[in-house]
Amino acid sequence: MLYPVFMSAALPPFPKPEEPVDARQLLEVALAPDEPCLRADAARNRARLLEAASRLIAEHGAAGVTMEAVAAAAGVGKGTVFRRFGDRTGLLTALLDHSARRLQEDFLGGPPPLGPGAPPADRLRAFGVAVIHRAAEQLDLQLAAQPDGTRRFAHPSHRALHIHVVMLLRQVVADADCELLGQTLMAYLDPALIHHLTGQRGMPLERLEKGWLDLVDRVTRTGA
Amino acid sequence: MLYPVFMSAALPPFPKPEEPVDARQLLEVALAPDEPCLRADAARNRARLLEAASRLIAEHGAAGVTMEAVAAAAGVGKGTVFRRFGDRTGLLTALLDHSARRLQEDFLGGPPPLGPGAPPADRLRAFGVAVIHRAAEQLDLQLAAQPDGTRRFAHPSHRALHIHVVMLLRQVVADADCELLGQTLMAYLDPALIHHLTGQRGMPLERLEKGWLDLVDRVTRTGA
DNA sequence: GAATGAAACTGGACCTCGGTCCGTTTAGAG
DNA sequence: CTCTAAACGGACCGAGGTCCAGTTTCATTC
Repeated sequence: MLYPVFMSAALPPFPKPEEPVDARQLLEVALAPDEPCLRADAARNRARLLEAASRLIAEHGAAGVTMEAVAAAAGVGKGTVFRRFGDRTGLLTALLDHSARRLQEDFLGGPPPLGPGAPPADRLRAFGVAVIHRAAEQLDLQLAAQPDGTRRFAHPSHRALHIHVVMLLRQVVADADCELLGQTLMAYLDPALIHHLTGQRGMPLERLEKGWLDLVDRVTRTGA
Repeated sequence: MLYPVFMSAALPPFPKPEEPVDARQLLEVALAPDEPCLRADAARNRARLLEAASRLIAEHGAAGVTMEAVAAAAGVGKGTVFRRFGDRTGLLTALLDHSARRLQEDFLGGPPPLGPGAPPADRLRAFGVAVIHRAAEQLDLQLAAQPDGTRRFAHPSHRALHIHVVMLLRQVVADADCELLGQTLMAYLDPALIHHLTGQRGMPLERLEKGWLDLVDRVTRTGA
């Protein structure tokens, strides 16, 4: 199995650099609803599982969250966990859902400079700072929740952020290949990179933030 | 076990933005020797294993290379594979070794614009194009060989390329935080990203290359 | 309000694969 | 020849993921 149906939509074909993004694309990519009309027992078990997983993380860190342990702690069979969340990253992602939603609401409809109203370049700057902070708060969980290999980029939550960045970029550097620039900016915000820099090497967060602001400046600077 | 000794050196502390890189750092990070004085039987088995793995990849793709299959195909115990290569990514990395070495030789001592002699910005451009092409040739293998999570960035072969990029960047934008810019540029060249863009979405390689040249321009453009 | 049938859910046995362990074997130096 | 460090191999383990026979929900029908 790959994913529950509501997560498995095929990726849209890649638009040419000059094609505008369909506004609906943003909607499409919005995070799937938390509990898409589950049967009563299923919803109950889902809640139990999330709570159990939460507890396990608090006790043993993200690494201690094995699927069997979660199932056992929730008093449920292993198969149930997989049916509900697809795979381990699905479960972990669900735990991040609240935080992801809040971030998304903030930049879609919150107050400036993150939300609409501020100049796009400022929104971009604020966006990066927000993402970096969020990453710093939940590093291990975000790290563990990240699918490996290629799937990282196909993941809905990645795509939501990516599309937002691209939208902002288009308003600042309309002539550039914003899809690619967007991937570049997103890569800077990769939790794995952040963890590597702050955890493994001892880089302070402020330097990462400064680096983001500088990167945005460079990327959005229009031709000499 | 983590790694055979010669691979396990701890990462150096992160230099402040303004500190110059010790030239020796480049040497330190040079790829470890292929066969560091192995016993005769060990060397023989190592060769057998690599050959077997190669064959398995040719037949079933990188995904078909299980450690047991390789061991069996080489007529060797499973423990031997792990003792020799540490883990799966170690084995896969060893398969990429030739190609990695050639790339490294090319940009360390080959002819311009990749090698020394050309202006640093040109070398940077050539570097990216070379990496993209190499990635395109061996996508599945590079993808499978990539360690997941944070270890991706700590891996010697990543660090070698990163350090090279940083060195070039310092010659073009001395005042910037080249460590971070270097990570950003490297992220653009991430095999997983390349595979996502060319494989999953249908992006042609030329667009990726154009994107790289543009990115280098933007990043190295000195203040307005 | 009870019967009913299909769709959804459940649980745990089972599989695969990466990785570890440790008792045994062997290369090769002295 | 001997002795030791190195290499060997395969049993073993844990964890993610699959499968499917049995169970539960609930909308529909009577």
